[in-house]
Amino acid sequence: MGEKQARNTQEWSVSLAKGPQPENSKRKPGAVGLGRAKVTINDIARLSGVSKKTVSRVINNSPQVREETRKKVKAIILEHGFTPDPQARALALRRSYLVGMIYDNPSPQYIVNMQRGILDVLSDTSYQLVLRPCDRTDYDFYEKIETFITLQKPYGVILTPSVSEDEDLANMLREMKCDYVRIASVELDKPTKMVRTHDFKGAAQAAQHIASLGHERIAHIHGPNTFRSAHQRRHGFEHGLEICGLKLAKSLTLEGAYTFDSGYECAQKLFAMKSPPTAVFAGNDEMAVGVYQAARQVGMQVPKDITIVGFDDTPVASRVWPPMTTVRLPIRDMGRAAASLLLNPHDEDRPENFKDGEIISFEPELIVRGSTARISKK
Amino acid sequence: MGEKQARNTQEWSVSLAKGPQPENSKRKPGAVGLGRAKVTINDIARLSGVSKKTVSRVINNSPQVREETRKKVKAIILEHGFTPDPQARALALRRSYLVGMIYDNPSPQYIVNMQRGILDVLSDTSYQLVLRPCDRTDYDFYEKIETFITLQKPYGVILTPSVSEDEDLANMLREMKCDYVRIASVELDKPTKMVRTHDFKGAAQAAQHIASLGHERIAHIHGPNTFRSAHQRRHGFEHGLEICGLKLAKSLTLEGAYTFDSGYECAQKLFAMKSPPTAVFAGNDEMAVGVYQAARQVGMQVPKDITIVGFDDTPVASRVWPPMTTVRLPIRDMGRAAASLLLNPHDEDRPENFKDGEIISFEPELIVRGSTARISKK
DNA sequence: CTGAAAGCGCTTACAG
DNA sequence: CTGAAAGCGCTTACAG
Repeated sequence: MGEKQARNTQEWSVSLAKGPQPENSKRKPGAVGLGRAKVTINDIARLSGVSKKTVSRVINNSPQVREETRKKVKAIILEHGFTPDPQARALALRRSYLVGMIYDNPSPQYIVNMQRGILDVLSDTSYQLVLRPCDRTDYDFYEKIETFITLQKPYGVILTPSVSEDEDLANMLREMKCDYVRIASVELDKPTKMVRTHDFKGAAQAAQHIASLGHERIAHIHGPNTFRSAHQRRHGFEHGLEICGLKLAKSLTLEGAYTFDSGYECAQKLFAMKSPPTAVFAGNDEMAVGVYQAARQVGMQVPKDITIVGFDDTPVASRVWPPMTTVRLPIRDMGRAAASLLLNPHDEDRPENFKDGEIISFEPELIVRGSTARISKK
Repeated sequence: MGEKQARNTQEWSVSLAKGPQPENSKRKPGAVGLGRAKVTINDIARLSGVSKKTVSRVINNSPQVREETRKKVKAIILEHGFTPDPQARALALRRSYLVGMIYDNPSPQYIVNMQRGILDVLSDTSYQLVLRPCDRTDYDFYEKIETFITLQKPYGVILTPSVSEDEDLANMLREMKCDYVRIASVELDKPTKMVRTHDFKGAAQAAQHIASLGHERIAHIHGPNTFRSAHQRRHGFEHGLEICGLKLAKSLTLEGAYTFDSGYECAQKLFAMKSPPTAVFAGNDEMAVGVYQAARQVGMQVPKDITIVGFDDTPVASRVWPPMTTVRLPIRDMGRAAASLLLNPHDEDRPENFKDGEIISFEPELIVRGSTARISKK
């Protein structure tokens, strides 16, 4: 049996001067000695007067090292700016320092924000973010991911909706012993393996807001049925309406694809009806912008003739005119949370605000802007 | 001296059945044997009755292998679905299979499109795309990238504007023997190391279009002076105006930051002038959308009161109302070109449409939509 | 054209 | 608490 070692979650960034620097100290390329890269565990071992294995123990924070030894080795490591070679570690550990982001969300804004959040955590570490877009309808969808995992042996992967909701995939990852964190709108895994958003609540807020403005003919364009978030948002919306004594009409509930074009097309159908809705809640901002477009094309003014609410609060929401009322999801924060969960699966390493054994979750917030107004009397 | 070997540009995707598949053949996870991953070069050597080294030669397309031997080994490789372990190769070669995308462009749409283009080429290969956002104003900007390169030893990196224009960085990469491809609006490297866009021409087209509509008080919000593209677009715009007998007024030329907010702020200044411009050419779409916003805030209608032209043709251009006239840059195609240049630096491997010794370049195209109109007589 | 040996920079068992 | 040996899966010299 091997000895017990603390999981290596500590980061070995190259020991560079940190913290604020005088203005004029901006380093020029080449200022750092080229020799630095060559320092290996052997050098450190020799210089510290210990074996490679002991250096390895220090690197990996093994408790099995005398405090004195540890200090000595750490000092040498710092002095020489040694960083273990990720490729060598990967080969020996059969696990690389890559963190995969597996996504199939069609909204570019969602993707970019998520990447930013993950990168916030990975930057200045040895971990690298690698991108893995995918398509659940591909015949070799599982195979491609399986190949990626077996070949690259990523440290872990982060899954965003809707691919995060695929139980077959989660099972496959588990079987392959690949760590993962799923981001989803429903509780579908243990707290150490997921970050949750309460889409249901957010949509309910949207409903209550719309209802409070006096609307009654209210439409909903939801996301694809293959997305749990689409269901959560729809049910939350229905729930919110019910509280206000309203009901979501079947004829005014259309399925979109979370894309601009689908939002546009669904809205065209809605506006062509004999008695069109006076308010539309779209399942995400992309589709909501499509609704704006369709409204303009038929001469309807937002919000005078039509009230529109989106979901996500991606940048586009505040760039359209009038600025869109939407439900904010802190996507970047979610990415950050997912990444730190992946790197620090143990409670003690977790940020303080996350309680033991509870799923890290984010509450959406209704952002009221200019696309919603009291229904105009006709 | 080592023997000569063809550079390994061929890809070793796991040998799965390719091509169209019957509808019902969608593989379930786990359908692929778990044993597959364990096949190593030793197994292949043993099964082929040759040495590891010969298998290695076959993998690396060395010409120093008898045709018969090569066929035999290739057959075994195919049969067992062997793919060389990227981590092991990385360790031996001191070069990983990671392709870094180094970017500081503030436009999310630009980033996502670029990523897509690069991924188009990398998918189904052993190469992985890793993200490296950066900030040229960081005091340790070079250091961070240097650390990334020495630690991860990427196969190569792709640089987008403006970081692509940093000569110190390019020199550093060269010294570090790190392959790179730069995407830029000016010719700043040899043909094998860059992909070029003719922003100058695109901006000139925009100018001629605006001039042809009778505008004379024309403003330009250009990108940051630290971006070569900003200069190219500005000079191209000036050039186009000159051809039409017009001149760009200094007082109507403002510097933005390629962001929505900066476009908005610059436009506010323009519209507050005693005699505001009747047309604005923004250096990119993000800023142009800011101009839309500012126009609306002061009650100006697009295009009746103000003509607006953007640059890039990112999705947002067709999502605003009215749809924006803009200069299209095929960003995804550029990403694709950059990636294949990096993986196939030799002419013979290059796509046919790229001639020998010439820089791969893309011509922008003016997309006329609804944000430009003939000047209204007052 | 082919192979046996040594090495890339780490870690895992095993022993003390 | 510490270390010598073997190994992760490849490739580079070198030799034939």
